[in-house]
Amino acid sequence: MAKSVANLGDVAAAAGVSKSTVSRVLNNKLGNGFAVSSEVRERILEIASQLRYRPNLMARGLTNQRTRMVSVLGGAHALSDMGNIYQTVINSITNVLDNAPGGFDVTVDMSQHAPGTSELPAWKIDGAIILAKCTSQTVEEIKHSNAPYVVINGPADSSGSTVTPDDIGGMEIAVKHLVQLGHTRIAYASAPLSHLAGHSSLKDRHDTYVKELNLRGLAAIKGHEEPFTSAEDFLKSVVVIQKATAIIAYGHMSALNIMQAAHALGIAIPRELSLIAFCDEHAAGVMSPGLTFIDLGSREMGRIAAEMLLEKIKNPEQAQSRNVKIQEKLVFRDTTARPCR
Amino acid sequence: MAKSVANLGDVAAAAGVSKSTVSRVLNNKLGNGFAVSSEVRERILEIASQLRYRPNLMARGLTNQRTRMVSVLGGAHALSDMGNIYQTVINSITNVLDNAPGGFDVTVDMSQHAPGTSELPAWKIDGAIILAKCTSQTVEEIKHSNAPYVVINGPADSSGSTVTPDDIGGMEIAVKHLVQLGHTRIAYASAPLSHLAGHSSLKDRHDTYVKELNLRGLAAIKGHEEPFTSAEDFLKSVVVIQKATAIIAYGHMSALNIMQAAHALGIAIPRELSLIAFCDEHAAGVMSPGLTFIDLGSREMGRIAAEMLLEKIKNPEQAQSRNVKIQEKLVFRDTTARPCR
DNA sequence: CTTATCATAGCAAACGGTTGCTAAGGTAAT
DNA sequence: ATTACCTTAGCAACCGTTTGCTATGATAAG
Repeated sequence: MAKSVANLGDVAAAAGVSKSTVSRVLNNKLGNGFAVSSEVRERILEIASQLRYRPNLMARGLTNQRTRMVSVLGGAHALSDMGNIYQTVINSITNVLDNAPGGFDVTVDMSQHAPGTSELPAWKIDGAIILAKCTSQTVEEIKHSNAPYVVINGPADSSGSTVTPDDIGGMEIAVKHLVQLGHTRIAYASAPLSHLAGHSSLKDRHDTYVKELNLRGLAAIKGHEEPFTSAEDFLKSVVVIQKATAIIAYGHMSALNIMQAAHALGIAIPRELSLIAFCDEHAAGVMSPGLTFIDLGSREMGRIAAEMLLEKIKNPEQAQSRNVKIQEKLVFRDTTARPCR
Repeated sequence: MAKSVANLGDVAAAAGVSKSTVSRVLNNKLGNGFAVSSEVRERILEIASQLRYRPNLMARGLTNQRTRMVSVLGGAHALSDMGNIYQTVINSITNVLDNAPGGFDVTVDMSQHAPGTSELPAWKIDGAIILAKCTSQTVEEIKHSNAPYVVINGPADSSGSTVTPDDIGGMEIAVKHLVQLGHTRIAYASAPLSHLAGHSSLKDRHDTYVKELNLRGLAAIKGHEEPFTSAEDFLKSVVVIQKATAIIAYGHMSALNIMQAAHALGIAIPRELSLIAFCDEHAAGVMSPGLTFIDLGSREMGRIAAEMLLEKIKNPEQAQSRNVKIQEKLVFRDTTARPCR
């Protein structure tokens, strides 16, 4: 058998002291009736690094019941549409947690779990951040394991906090922007089928679109009620036939498709058609011409979720669950303009 | 304090048997001088699920020295350019490992580690898959921890296996494709600065581009030796001034930028300019017109890496380290065509 | 009736750390 | 010389499982 890994006992033996002394030195657990001579201390440190000692966290976790392990559930969402907000969210979460005092180990669960099986890692975790949604079974399991959790862009019951973008406010801003530019025929390109089916953002954005147009006495353009399929067909119906001058797209993928189809059909953006979509700067950044978009604030969502989780981990008793709404913001760039006469 | 989690002892007490009996029943460790009456067995199973018993894997790992935990290192790469191959790779890895007998817990490490700190999770892992690269320090640590590892698209020493796309072969195919179409003025758009600086794919693709053109007596188009910055400037220099009729792009992001810049400059693709890029179907799928690309085989890379790792985990002594090259393939779609006169 | 065998189940050690408590030796104060 | 206290460090229990070995009673075989 190859060389095996050094453990506390090995270090202790090599240094000629007891395991407890090594443990206390390495963890700097002085005081409280304990002290070491600096000579012994140096020796232990020296030998430990020489032996490449790394504490076995399983053993450690066994006694102190904490793993410093935080799990991001639902990371598979980040691998679906390219450039979706979960990539930014994960980035942001790890940023915060990496720099948190104490040092957490952030692991992202990328598995697409078979229905019925547990989504929770088999490991004991100190906390979880859930992306978009997980089964109610999983929520039950997390609650039962006593780990605090935060849901990003999805629902939770009273035991968990949530961070959600304000899709209603975002759509209001989008409509207002287009109306102020002078548009009266505004279409909505919804999400493709199966895209997080049943997610609140689908309903919120759609319903608000209808409501805001109504409020202003404008007619909704037909097509908003169906899932988005062919961009070319959509443009033919909405722009060519129904004479829409602006489109609000559910997400950046719809927007990308629409831009490409518009190009193919010879529809100039933004001269003949204004386009605006819900996404974040990461996705919008690669579109050309520069996409006018409703920024979902994904970076902020990740940051706030991570901070709320840290708070809950720090004092599990006090920290309350909160439901935070992230305000969506208009980023006005090159795909929206006044309608041409 | 809230309800705490049930452990083996709780189950044993509730069932009126000993811990060892519960353990053996739950793990189906019958035989070998042990058996239970089906009555006791049923009771234990019943109570365990009632109490929502989940074995504490730290305790378990402590005794049997295996964690069934596999770590993907360098997941942060997947969050850089949208649509990069590592997203597909991770997807593919988790797919294989999820369905592996025994059930592994795949965790993806998304942290961007400060230089000098360990990239290895503090946890004892059964194996690791490294994306693109990690510090030599990390490799040392993995080796020293006795865990098998596989590097995808990066170097390893004799202790680790590698899975690498054959960039030289890929570039040969790309050049050959364009030449066969009739192109003689073929440009190369390299990677933007800092994009995995020093990675072998940079050198391999570039050098092979030069070599293949030389071989055919064709002149390289100026611009191939510099990092890619502005697509518009690049097109002006390469297409407008140097009269290139085809471009081979290092990656899908360069290609996307070029397509957009071409559109802005009124250069028709593929009529006036053929474009081909290195990427995978995931990224190419969203481009329009359909991008002709050199498929890096990211799905296969992930699959093979995961399978090789499983093999090494299963029998650590026998399984040898291997270096597998993945053949790159041409996918001929709508952005390449014969040059116009 | 004794002995072997089988079915059933528990004891206790081990895994690698952490930590409350105790112990040994030295020094200072009384 | 006794007491008190500080410094330095070790003992041993404990965390929750797994597992080799042992124990008990019953049944079958001789």
